[in-house]
Amino acid sequence: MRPFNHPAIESITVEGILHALSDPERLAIYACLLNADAAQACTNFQQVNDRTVPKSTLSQHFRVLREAGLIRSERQGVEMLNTPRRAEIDKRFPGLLDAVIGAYCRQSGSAAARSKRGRARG
Amino acid sequence: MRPFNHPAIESITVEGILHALSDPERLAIYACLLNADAAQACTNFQQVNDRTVPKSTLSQHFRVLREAGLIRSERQGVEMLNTPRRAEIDKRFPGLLDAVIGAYCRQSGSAAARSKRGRARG
DNA sequence: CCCGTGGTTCGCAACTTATGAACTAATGAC
DNA sequence: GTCATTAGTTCATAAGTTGCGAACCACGGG
Repeated sequence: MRPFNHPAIESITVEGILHALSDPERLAIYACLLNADAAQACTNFQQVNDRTVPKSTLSQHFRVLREAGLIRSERQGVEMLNTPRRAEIDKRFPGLLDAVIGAYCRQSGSAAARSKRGRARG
Repeated sequence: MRPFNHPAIESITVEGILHALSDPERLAIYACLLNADAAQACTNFQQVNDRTVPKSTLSQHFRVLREAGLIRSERQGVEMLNTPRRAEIDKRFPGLLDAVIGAYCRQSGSAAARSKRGRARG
């Protein structure tokens, strides 16, 4: 099954990217991947948004990200290492990833702030 | 049924926006709405991406856009007039709409160019 | 070889989406 | 007022997608 087929850069679509990132877990995972400075194995995401994600589900999430062209996955020993295809996508759709991730950070940043204030008050 | 409930700006989510715009027809419709300089009725979109969209489907598309917070719909006489909630969204998620629509234009621009070249050659 | 770890695939239940048919709402003609 | 027309919503259901446990596959080590 292995050598995954990653889509060629020119067949990556905006709709595909938006769909892949419209799932809260995938968006959280991708934000994390973009933020990381090394490739990440799936295992590192068994916990997402305070929820334990079953591994079959995680595997699907990575498949969707891969097929949307958002990441590149390579087996390294027993693990699957995932890296965002950032430079390629930035070239094809300049500013798209920045804007999406920026919006996501804004949103989750303010949510975190709200619940922090809530705890402090309560 | 009418006075639609549009979500408050602070309850609009990135995921919701991405989901709404991850459908090719909705993305095309929304790009058009942003581009128009007046509110548009649903009827103006019975033809999208070279396909005739059934009106029940169109109605759903507009509902999804509305519930994602992307548009505001108001009945004007016999029509429903739709306007993008651009300023509000730009404030909450600066650059997001620009990036998405920019990417969409890039993509459909180059697709159009390709098929034009194709016709010219053939 | 077998075992453990990390992922994928299968199969099915639960959910979502698309769309024709039936309905509602506003407007205009009479 | 009624009737017709136009614009859009809702309902029902068929088709498609997603989530996830169970079973499976692949690599590395003993």
